[in-house]
Amino acid sequence: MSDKATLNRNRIIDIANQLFYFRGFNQTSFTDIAEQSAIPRGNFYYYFKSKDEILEAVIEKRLSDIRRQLTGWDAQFESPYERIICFIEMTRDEAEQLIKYGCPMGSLNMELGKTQPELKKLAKQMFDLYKAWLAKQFAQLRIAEDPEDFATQLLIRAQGMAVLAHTYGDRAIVTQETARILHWLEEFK
Amino acid sequence: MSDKATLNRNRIIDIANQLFYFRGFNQTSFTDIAEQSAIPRGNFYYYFKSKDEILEAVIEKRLSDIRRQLTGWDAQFESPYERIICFIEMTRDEAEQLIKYGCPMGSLNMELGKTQPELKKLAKQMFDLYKAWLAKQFAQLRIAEDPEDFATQLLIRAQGMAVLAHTYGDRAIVTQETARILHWLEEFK
DNA sequence: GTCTATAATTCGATAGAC
DNA sequence: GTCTATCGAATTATAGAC
Repeated sequence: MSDKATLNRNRIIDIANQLFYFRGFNQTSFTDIAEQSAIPRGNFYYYFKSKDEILEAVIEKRLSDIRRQLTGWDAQFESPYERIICFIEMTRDEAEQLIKYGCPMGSLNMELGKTQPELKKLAKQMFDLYKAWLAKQFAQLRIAEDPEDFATQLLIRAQGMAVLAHTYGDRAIVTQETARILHWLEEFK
Repeated sequence: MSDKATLNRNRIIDIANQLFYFRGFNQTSFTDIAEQSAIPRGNFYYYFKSKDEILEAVIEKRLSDIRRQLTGWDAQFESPYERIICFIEMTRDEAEQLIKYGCPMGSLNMELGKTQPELKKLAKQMFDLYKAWLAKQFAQLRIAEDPEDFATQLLIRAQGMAVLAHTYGDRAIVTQETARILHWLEEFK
């Protein structure tokens, strides 16, 4: 594939990545992606076999972004406690988008889980990455209980926060719940 | 409207209520509702002006169901603590469906919030009912802090539980998180 | 009130010129 | 590789017979 072609392919993935988050997968049409990317609808089938294949590429991109993010946090901080804080601060930094569109992982899994189980399996992998990484950090903390369970607890609170913040369009829900989570984590400092 | 007509109208609402939960609003077609209700597609426009109006009727039905449920719990139990337990036990009783389709309130609000803000306003009312009722119960408990904040905390945990249980298709997430919530509430017994 | 037929539009996907 | 034109299926919604 030529440089230009690779560029176009990545452009489609980037625009689709945004629109699948903002509008949802099923509510995003080829026309939507074509308009924002300035690439004609018909050309999509030179780069991808189907709409599902675009989503697969989008999820792969998200997975690689998450891996890079987690590796970055590992490099930036030595203590598992500080690393977990990174995760909480991420949700606080993304508050504006969480309120507008919910969590990109959570909303995609909910949408796909209803009618597209095969695609949901791929979307679930995003959760797997965060969960495994969080469990690893909790394992390194001196706590007797199951580290995987702590990871699940943290994900539950982050996802619940996203749903309520989006439903009520209320930033206070994000600030209050992140503060509560940070307070809960302090006992492991 | 005749008895037969009212019966048909309610039948459409009931089937649509189920399908909007199982498949999502936008992924449910008139054909889907027609097949399951044995009412021809064209007749829908005798009872409703549009698909949006069917959703409005579905949400109104859900709101009235919730009101009846909350009134029932109020009548059944005198202590606010026991009433709050009813809410937790409801989510545990609905575990099977939570795993398959997520929370009916949460998933609908997430879907509509992306592209149909006007309809989301209606769906949000379901949260309002539970939140106000929970806040009222917490207010009657002897706790110094803000009762509305406690209601939000409980909704956050229930919604997060639903998202993760659905994503992982795991019943243990429901049993473990409901147990944790019950343990958290015990200090208010 | 009930039903069939169909309009009008949009969707994902394809064909073929250049 | 790039683009236009268009297909067939599905969608919501309407018209009109009975």
